[in-house]
Amino acid sequence: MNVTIKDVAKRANVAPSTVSRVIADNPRISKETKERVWKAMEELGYYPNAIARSLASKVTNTLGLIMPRSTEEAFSNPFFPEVMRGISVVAHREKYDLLLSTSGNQEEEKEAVINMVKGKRVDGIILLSSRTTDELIPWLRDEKFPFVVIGKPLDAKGVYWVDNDNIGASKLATNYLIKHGHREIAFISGSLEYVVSLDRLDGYKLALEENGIPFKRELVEQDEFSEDGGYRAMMRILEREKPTAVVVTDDVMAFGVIRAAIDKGYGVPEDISIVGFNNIPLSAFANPPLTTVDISTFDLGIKSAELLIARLKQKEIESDHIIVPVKLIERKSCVSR
Amino acid sequence: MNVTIKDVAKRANVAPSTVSRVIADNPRISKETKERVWKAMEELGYYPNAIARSLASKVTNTLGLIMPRSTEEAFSNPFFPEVMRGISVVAHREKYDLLLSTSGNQEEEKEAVINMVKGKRVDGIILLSSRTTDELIPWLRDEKFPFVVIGKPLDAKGVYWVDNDNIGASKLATNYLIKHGHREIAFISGSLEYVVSLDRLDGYKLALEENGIPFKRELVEQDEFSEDGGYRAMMRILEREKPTAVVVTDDVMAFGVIRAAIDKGYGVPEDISIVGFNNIPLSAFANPPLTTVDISTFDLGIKSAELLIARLKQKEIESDHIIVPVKLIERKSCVSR
DNA sequence: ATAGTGGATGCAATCGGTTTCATTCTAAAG
DNA sequence: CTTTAGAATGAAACCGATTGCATCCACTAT
Repeated sequence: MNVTIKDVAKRANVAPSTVSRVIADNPRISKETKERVWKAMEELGYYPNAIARSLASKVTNTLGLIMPRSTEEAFSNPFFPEVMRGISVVAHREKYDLLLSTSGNQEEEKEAVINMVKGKRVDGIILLSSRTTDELIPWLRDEKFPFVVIGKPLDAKGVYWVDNDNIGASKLATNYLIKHGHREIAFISGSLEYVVSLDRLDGYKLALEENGIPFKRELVEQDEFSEDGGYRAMMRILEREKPTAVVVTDDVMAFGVIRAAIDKGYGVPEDISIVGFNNIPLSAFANPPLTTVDISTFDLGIKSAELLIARLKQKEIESDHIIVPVKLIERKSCVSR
Repeated sequence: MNVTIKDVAKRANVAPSTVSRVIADNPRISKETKERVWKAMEELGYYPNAIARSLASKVTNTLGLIMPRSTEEAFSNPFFPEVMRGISVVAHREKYDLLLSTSGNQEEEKEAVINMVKGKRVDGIILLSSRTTDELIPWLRDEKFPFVVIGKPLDAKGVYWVDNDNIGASKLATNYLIKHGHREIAFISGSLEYVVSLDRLDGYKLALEENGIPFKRELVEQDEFSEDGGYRAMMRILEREKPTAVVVTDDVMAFGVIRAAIDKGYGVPEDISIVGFNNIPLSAFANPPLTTVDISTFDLGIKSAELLIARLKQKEIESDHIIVPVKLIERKSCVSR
């Protein structure tokens, strides 16, 4: 069997409780005793059992990460690794580990969260994106479990979240195209079940409106967050309309959009200008290099982890949400007309 | 307080041990009792405490993932998300969660592993890459803790691993260049502290030898696994040699190599041909599109998780290692001369 | 001399389960 | 009618820690 706290206690001639206090560096234990215990721990090669610790203390030093859709899909969009990178930096700094639940669909996702929360496996949770029909958010809120959402929830009351100003960002992208003389501007987004898609659609509409351009439902399409999804959405639009520019709310989708345009015989950017979102590494190398809205994905991760940990440590929190700034990166996928 | 197994027991008029057996669907419990207990669980909204469970049963249903270098760095090379994607598919299928430790350097990495193992937080571990000077591998082996390494360890005795045939892969890449008439072929790899770098260097040497081309130490450089690393390594080579082709053991580094070549006034592929490794998504879109060795990163993840879980479930295992095939993807970064 | 005080440590309950072994009960076997 | 086997369940120990409360001791204050 393994070395336990009792073995150490015996060897150091103290009670287990004393050993426990030495581990916690409790000031009520005398210097001499501490040293004796440390020595015993050393000699026995003792290492505390984290599980037992968590059970007794109700603290796990672990953050749960919930990915949208299947874990598999999530990892294939560079957005998620990048936001995880941000999270991992803060987690490391604050000495937290990360627990990834692996789920395949929305139902399993709920199951996974319940398992983490009720199973007491994590101290807090970060939801990597927010849906419109998310049952998780109200559930977690009602459970009073600490969590942070990346993406502003539809009903943000009582929930902590980190996001860009998506309406503004989408307006920015659309205005950029308008300023370059485009008026037939299509809009392609991921599923409207994600709040981010809705917000960006609103921003797009707002920009049109402010510039006196009528909104045309036929210029709007949605599909899944993938290259293929972008391809299909663009194909559908091109079958009925001839936009001169497209706002695509995800760079990966934008690659599909470009491919569709080319397959239909249009040149990018000569015939159709395209602006994407996220500024994934690939975008700079795409052909043509993609003009895109950089949403500071890494910072989204950093800030969400910081916000969650601040909550866990009961620190003073200025605001229940954090807005991460965006920036338009001009490359070669747009032309004036 | 939360609903525990005792509350359920009381409500169903049975002993806690009976409830425990019902949860495990033990056949020794009668149908009627089971139903009574299920009803009680339902009514009380009972959910088992995973931590307590793990403590008693010594099973966590969790796999530990150890990334090389800092977690932050790892996430910025698409290789790791992709291998994690593979792992997550299997983990999900087999109902395991994933615990990511966040470490910043080799020492913390060791600390993280000890924490996972001695802390009994995971059932098994996947090391996402193997170093030459890895203390972890012998340590885990001596602890008799179940683990799998991605990348053949230097001393593979008694350890389970999954890898490509890196020597063969590197020979493949080098031979490809030789067949296209190149003789001044440089070799750029990541740090030689990784076994994969050594193996690929060997493959490169072997290909030269078999074709009667003398090996020149001046044509070999190593640097860190990043775009900048590739850039610096290539710069160093170009300051003293003029290769007509380069084998680069990582696509991300290859982008840096291309940049360096161009900065020095060489055209790619006209003046210098380049073949990379990994076939990351970016490679197809690079300028020029990168000819590269596809190492089936996703499968590396799949196979390693499968191997580990087979070990955990004490299944018959045919071999202590799995070789995942590679394939050369021809694109536009190489020309004949 | 006695009570009061504070520091150092131990005792034992607790966290929420699992599992071994014992017990009870019923029904078949002798 | 007793013995026995087997099915169903319970009692209690255990997993490896943490923590509230009690205890002991040495000193100081009265």
